[in-house]
Amino acid sequence: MNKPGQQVIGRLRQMILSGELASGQRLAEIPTSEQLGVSRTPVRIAFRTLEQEGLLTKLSGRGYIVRQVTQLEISGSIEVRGVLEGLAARQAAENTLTTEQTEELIALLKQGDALFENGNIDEHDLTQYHDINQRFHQIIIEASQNPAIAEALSRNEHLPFASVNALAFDRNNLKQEYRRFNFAHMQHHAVFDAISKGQGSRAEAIMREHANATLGYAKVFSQMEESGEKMQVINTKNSPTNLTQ
Amino acid sequence: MNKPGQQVIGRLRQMILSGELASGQRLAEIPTSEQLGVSRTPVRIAFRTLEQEGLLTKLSGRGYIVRQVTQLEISGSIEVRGVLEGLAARQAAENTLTTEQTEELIALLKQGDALFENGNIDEHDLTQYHDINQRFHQIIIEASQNPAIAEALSRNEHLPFASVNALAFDRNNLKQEYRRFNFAHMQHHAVFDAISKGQGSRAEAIMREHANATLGYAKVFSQMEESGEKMQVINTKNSPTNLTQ
DNA sequence: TGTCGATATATTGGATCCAATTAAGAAAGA
DNA sequence: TCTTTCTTAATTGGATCCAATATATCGACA
Repeated sequence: MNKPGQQVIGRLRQMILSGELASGQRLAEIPTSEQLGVSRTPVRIAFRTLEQEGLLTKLSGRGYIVRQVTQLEISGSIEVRGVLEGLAARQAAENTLTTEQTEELIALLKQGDALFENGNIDEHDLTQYHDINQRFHQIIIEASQNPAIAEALSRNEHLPFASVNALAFDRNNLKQEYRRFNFAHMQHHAVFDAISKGQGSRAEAIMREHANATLGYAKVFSQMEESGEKMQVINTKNSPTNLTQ
Repeated sequence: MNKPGQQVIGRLRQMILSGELASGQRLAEIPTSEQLGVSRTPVRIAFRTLEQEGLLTKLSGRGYIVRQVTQLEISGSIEVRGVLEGLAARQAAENTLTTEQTEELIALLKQGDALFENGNIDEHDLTQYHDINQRFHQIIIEASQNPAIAEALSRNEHLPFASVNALAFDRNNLKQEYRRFNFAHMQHHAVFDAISKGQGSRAEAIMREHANATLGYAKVFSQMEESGEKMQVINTKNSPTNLTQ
C-alpha cells in the first residue's frame, strides 16, 4: 500500500506513462488538483518530482507540459542504458554471484528456453518473456553491487516512451519476432556464461551489444509509428506507476 | 539571479556540499525553516528535491539526514562517471565537433600546457587547472549531443564528497601532484586527438582510463583521510550550489 | 493596420492552520 | 530487571488563504 503522499505522484506518473496524458499536454496545479480530488500542495510536490524524473517540463508562469521526447533522445537513452548495464555486467562478473543470484538467473534462462523450444511464439509468450527479461537485467544490476548504476538508470527509467520502458513487438510478424526475441535470449545466455566465468570484459561487451539490438529496433519502431502502423506494447507490470503497489 | 523558490534548495545544497551540514546530520522541517527564515513549504519542497538528487536520506517520521556515502559508493560513482563520459567521448567523435567546440578545446589544452611547461606547479596552478579540466569534460558531454548522458550524470554530480566533485591534491607532495595532473592533461590531449580524428572507440577507451586514474586516487585519498592526513580540496566554482548564480 | 502599453487574468510561490502518523518515553506488570 | 503497553511529544502531510509574478488580451496611438 502506498503512502498517501506518494499516491498523487504515482497516479500522475501512471497517467503519463500510459499515454492518458499525451506528450506535450499542458498541466496546471489547480485543474489537476480538482481533477484528482486533492489540494494543490501534493500536486505541487508531484509536479516538482516528476519534473526531476524527466517526465514533465516546466513552462515559466504557465505550469508544466508532459515532456516531449525526440527520437534522438530515445536513441541516446538506450545507449546510456547500454553502457550502464554493460558496466553492471562487468562488475557482476568481477564480484562473483551469490548462490541465490546464480540459481535465479539459471531458472530465468530455463523459463526462457521453454518459451522458445517450440520454434515459434505467440503474444502471450512475449508478455511472459517481458517479465523474465526485466528480472534478468535487474539481478545483474543488483549483482554489480554498485548502487550508482541503479541511480543513474533511474533517470532513464521513466522516459514516456514505450520503446524504452517496455518490449514492443510487431503482432503481424510473429515469425520475425520469434527470431529477434530468441536472439536476445541467446545473448542472455552468453552474458550469464561470461559472468559466471568471471569474464568481465566479455560480459560487458555482450551486454552492450544486447542494448544495441534494442536500439536498432527502437528506430524501426519509431519509423513504423510514423507511417501509422501499430505494434503491441507490453506495459511494465512491476513499474512504480502501479497504483496497487 | 535565482528565483526565490530555488534559493532555499540552493542554500541547503551549498550547506551540504560545503560540509556545513555534516554527513549523517539530521534535518527537520521546522527547525530548518526557522533557521533559514522561511516557512515550511519551501523547505519541504527542498527536502524532496535534495532527496531525489541523492543528498538527503529520508527517515520515516523523523525528517531527513544528510546522506552518508560509503567508500564503495564513491568508487561506484566514479566508474559510472567513467562509462558515461566514455560514451560521450565516443559519440562526440562520431558527431564531428563544431568549430566553436574545437577552438575552445584547443584553447583549454594550450592553457593547460602553459601551466605545466615549467616542470612544476603550485597550488594556484592546480586551482586554475581545476576549472580547465571541468570545462574540458563539459564540452565533450555537450558535443556528444546526447542529453541522456548529462541527465544520468546529474545524479552523481552532487555526491557529498569532495573526491567526486572536485580535484583533490596533496599539498605536501606537489612534485608527485605535478606528475599526476600532467598525466591527466596528456590524457586530455589524447582524447581530443581521438575525437578530432573521428576515432570513437579510442576516444572512449582513453576517457575511461582517465576516469580510472581518478578512481585510484580517490582510494588513496580516502585512506589518507582515515589516517588523519588532510589534503587540499578545490571547490567547484561553477557548481549549481553557488548562491550568486 | 501594426505596434506599443496598460490592465486583467491565470498561475505559481509562500505562510499558516489542522489532521494524521510515527517515534520516544514513562509507567505498570511479569 | 526486563518487557509490554499506553500516553505524550515531535514531525510530517494536506488544505486553504494571501501575495507575487508572468502571460495574454484589449485598447489606444502612430
